[in-house]
Amino acid sequence: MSGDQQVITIRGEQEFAARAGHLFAGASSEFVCAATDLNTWSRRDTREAIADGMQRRTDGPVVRKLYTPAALTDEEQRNHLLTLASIGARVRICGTGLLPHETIIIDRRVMILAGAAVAGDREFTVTTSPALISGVHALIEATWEGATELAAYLRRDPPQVDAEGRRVLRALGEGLTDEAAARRLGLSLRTYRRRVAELMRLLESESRFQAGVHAGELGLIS
Amino acid sequence: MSGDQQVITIRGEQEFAARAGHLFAGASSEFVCAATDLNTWSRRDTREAIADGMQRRTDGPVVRKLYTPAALTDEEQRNHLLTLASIGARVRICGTGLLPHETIIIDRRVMILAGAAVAGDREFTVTTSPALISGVHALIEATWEGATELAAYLRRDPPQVDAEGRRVLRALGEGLTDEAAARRLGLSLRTYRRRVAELMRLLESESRFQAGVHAGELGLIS
DNA sequence: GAGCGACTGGCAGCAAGCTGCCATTGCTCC
DNA sequence: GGAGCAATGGCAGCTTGCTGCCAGTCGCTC
Repeated sequence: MSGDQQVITIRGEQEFAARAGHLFAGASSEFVCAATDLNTWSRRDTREAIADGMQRRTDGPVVRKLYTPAALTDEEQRNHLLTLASIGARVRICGTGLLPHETIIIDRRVMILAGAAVAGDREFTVTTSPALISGVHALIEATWEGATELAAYLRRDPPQVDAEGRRVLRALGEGLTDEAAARRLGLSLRTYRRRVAELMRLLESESRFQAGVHAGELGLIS
Repeated sequence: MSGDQQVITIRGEQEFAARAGHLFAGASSEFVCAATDLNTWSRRDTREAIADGMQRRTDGPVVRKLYTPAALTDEEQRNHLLTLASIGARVRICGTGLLPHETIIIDRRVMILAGAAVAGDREFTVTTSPALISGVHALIEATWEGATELAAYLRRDPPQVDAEGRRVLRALGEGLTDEAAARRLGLSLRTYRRRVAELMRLLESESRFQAGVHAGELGLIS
């Protein structure tokens, strides 16, 4: 059994920036970051300094950033993410509300975990243990796969579908013909088709197939 | 800055079982495990011993196991997972092919990472660092949310759609009319519609709407 | 080359979906 | 009660989607 000095803990953002800031600039092949939102950096200047460092490099590393929808509630954060995306970073939003406060992996060699704030100061954990890093990297990869591209996520505004609309969607999802569906819902054929047309407008779909895809994406079927 | 003895590395399964085996039996509230498949334990007896330890306890911890589809290719592994599920463990399959070789978190207090085999022996990394554990736990949580319950996963057989089929599905997903889609794909209207009919049979759908839902569910659109 | 089978595409006819128009109904508000 | 409005449903005519039938093409085998 061997206990190696592979995990170091840093208290406070200031000390972190001083001791570990160079790691960010040193990223050469990959910079992966997973967090709930952008509030990790209480001091905006730190954040901007880092962002500046990244965007200046055209031949820089692949930058991937994974956030939860919480990062989109704030106008400023949303714009910041869009800016990041526009300068080449890949930004995705994952459906779940939980993500570590902030996990950063640089070139698969260094991992930084930001903990919760304790008495004003946050704790940063820096590790170079390959086992830990590859494990966490794979987990982020898996979450990344299941997440949605920022642009796609923003495109879909959750259309509000009332109870009847859902019944119509369910009928459609079961593959019923309009006639059968209308009968089941106690509507005339004309009205049923009106409902379908409304839903298609709501789902911004040009065909029923597309509407099916969109409805499924939005979880309106089950 | 402080470097604490929070990560220890163990070489070899035997030593691992001797030194860390008690951790498994000690799980009281939660036992989370994420891995590509069950081949992590080369010695089946180790695996069975652990499984035995778990299943004897009716008031035991919540057991959650997350695997990739690779765990289902082998008949034996599939049965093992079904057994686990039948005795109360929650088993899910996540879509991606990547997952750390094996990550185990016990009661959110101890984390074990199994690394790759080196010269026959595998390396196990055990840590109790709260920052690392909460970070990884949240990542697993996120992946878990996006994964599918074992039973549901087994129910759906993935229909194999060739490249052209995908192009057709993409055209449908864009809301093109048959005429426009056929033109784009360089097919006659008749042939295009034949393709669509085949796909609908494949997707077991009675309407295009339903086909859209199913195609979306199976990730055949993007 | 003849025969075969798989694939393709045109045609035709039917079924399904879409929508404009209008009459009817039920409601509120004056 | 009557005007105004929204929702409904019937009708008609159109577009789109669906499929059986047949003829043509290509590649393969004998």
